[in-house]
Amino acid sequence: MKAISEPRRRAILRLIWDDEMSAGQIADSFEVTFGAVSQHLKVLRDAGLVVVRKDGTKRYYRADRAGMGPLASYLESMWVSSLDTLAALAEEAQREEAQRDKAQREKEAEP
Amino acid sequence: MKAISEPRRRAILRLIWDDEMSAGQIADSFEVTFGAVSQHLKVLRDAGLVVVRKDGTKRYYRADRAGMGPLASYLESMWVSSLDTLAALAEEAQREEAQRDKAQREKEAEP
DNA sequence: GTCTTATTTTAGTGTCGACTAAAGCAAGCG
DNA sequence: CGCTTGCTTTAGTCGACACTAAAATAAGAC
Repeated sequence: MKAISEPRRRAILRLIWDDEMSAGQIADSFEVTFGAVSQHLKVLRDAGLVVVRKDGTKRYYRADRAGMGPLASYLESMWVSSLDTLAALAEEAQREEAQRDKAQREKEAEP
Repeated sequence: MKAISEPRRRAILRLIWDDEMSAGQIADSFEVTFGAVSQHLKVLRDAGLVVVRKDGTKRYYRADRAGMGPLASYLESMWVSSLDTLAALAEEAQREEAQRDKAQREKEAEP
């Protein structure tokens, strides 16, 4: 959870979500030092959110969907049942509010 | 997102998820100062994750499910499609791994 | 009005963590 | 072997932020 609360780490994850990239390529995508990115990769590694493939002196990183499992269930439990229902509840509440606003406007417009 | 990345704020949210509580009651639930809790409540207020009801000198807080809507959709978009599918993918991968382990064990047990 | 209660806000402190720069480590090449 | 490339790790700095304590605000009771 702490691992994904940092914006840069989320950006890195998105970057290597589908295709693997070498640490150097990843670092080049950001305006921070190589070392900084390497540290972020270490955090993601320790959190089990990425997998590494060594090839010569290079290290290729990719997001590990399996590693996201525990995170997903945590988020689900945290936000009660499912985020889908949460979003639905939100929409419903929004509709109700719109209804209230509409009634309010009509009332004001009356006499 | 920053609002919910702080553990104490998540705890507060859970506390007032179903029933409203006064700021004092919430503060009593934790071993930190009243002021500290009040500051957390301000962050949650600014993030639109809680609703307040004033009654005399007291202020009753409750988690605002409608306010969670944007957060929910953000999380969904961030974690590609749905967390459900993500969790399913994770389970699948876990099954595959178990299968591999099983095959490995059987192979070792053979001759 | 003063006093009390309930909460917010401000000032100040300490800790955590993201960053830079530099040193350290591996793996391939001459 | 030394040298380069690719990456990691270490040491140190700086800003963000959770916290405490105290002052300020607000609403009722007297």
